[in-house]
Amino acid sequence: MTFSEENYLKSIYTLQKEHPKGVSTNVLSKYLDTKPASATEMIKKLDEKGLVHYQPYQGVILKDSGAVSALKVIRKHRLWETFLANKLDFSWDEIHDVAEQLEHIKSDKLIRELDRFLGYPKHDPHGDPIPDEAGNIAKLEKKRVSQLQPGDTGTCIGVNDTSSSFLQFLDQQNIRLGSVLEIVNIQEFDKSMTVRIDDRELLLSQIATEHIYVRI
Amino acid sequence: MTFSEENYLKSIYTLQKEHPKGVSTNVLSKYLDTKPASATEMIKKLDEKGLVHYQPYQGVILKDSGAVSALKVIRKHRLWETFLANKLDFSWDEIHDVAEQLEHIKSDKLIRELDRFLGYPKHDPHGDPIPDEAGNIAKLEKKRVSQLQPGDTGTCIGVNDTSSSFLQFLDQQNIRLGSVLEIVNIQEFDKSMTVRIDDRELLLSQIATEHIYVRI
DNA sequence: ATTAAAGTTTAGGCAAACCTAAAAAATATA
DNA sequence: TATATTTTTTAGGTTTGCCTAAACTTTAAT
Repeated sequence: MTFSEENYLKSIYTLQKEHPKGVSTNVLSKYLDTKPASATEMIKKLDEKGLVHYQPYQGVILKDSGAVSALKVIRKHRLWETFLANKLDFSWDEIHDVAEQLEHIKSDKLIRELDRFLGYPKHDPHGDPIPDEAGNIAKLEKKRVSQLQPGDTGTCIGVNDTSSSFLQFLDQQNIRLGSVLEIVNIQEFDKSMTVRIDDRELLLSQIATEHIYVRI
Repeated sequence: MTFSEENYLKSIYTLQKEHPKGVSTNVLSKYLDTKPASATEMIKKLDEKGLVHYQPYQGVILKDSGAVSALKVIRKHRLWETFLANKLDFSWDEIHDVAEQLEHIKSDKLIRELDRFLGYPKHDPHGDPIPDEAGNIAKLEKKRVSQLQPGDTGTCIGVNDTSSSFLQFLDQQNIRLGSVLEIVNIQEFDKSMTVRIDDRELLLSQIATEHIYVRI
């Protein structure tokens, strides 16, 4: 399987969530930053290989074999992201591009060993679940802090805004991956929230609560 | 720079040791498992880019810029080999093929961080020196045990035979990377050697002494 | 010195993955 | 419903890196 084939399968997997009845060549090519004609070509090839189901003008969906292949690439991507963030001091916003390259390395042993080395992580640094070797993937229980109610708790698993000013703010407030947040109360008028974290209480603006993801 | 260009530069760098006045397309293509015509093509391209010096029918040599590029790839290759062997329980004979893929990942930060993570190693698991960021590389003081004289000592840095039976033998004798060997004496008639290692003495056949590399 | 052998380059092709422009189909609008 | 707009596909072209076969140099052997 070529790099390109892997990228298309992974993209179709992702886009299928939003387009369950078929991913159009338009959507797909926009996502991959290529042209619709290129997407048509590749889709036909993947169809001939039995990895996707393609009806002209109706978009593509993955067959089971295609989904398994896509999940293998996603597994590699997320394990490498975890490696970069946990072992190599990469920040959340730097890991994606490098993982995008590393995910195409071909070696079953490498990915098994990497998994072990990282302690069999269940989630990547963005909080997305890591599929197992067979391609089983947990449903993601991911919410924005803004979606929680007073009394709810969640474990911080990622952010939506990777500007250095925001990441710096989180650093100052000692909010990091794995931090457990409890919602104390919500101000009605501006939707700001008081949260308890490490036995301290602090106020987060609505903007902030919308940019922090927690696993519940 | 494409994967292929990187592979050609790296190969020319290696083959130049044996062919200082020019690496022929024949030698190069044999080394890379391609055809001479393909090598000619690539060499012409690298020459146009100013990375090598090429005279038709006279072979190629690297220009300084080409050597720097080659050494950057070699640095990445050797750091990844070190990672695989030291952190991921890969054996000496398994690391090459995977490193061959990993060496092409493009990220300066990645390789800087990897270097730090590994503790700034000076040599890879085969005992070959790791170039620094600028492309400086230490001269290799690598010898086979068979080249040593009684009284000489050396630090084990690699092997030449990666058959599992040989690696198993080394394991049994507790000879591993970093083991310090001292030559006690040499049997004239069969060139076998008595060596001291960890205050034990043991006999190595000529075959064995030719397959173990030490740094002196 | 001539010829034979070996090595190298040129010429013409192929597959992958991209592109543009034109044709065809599907969808939206009058 | 007929037409206009948008989307998708087809057709033909480009680049990279590989190939084979034929032509050309160089080197070796008589």
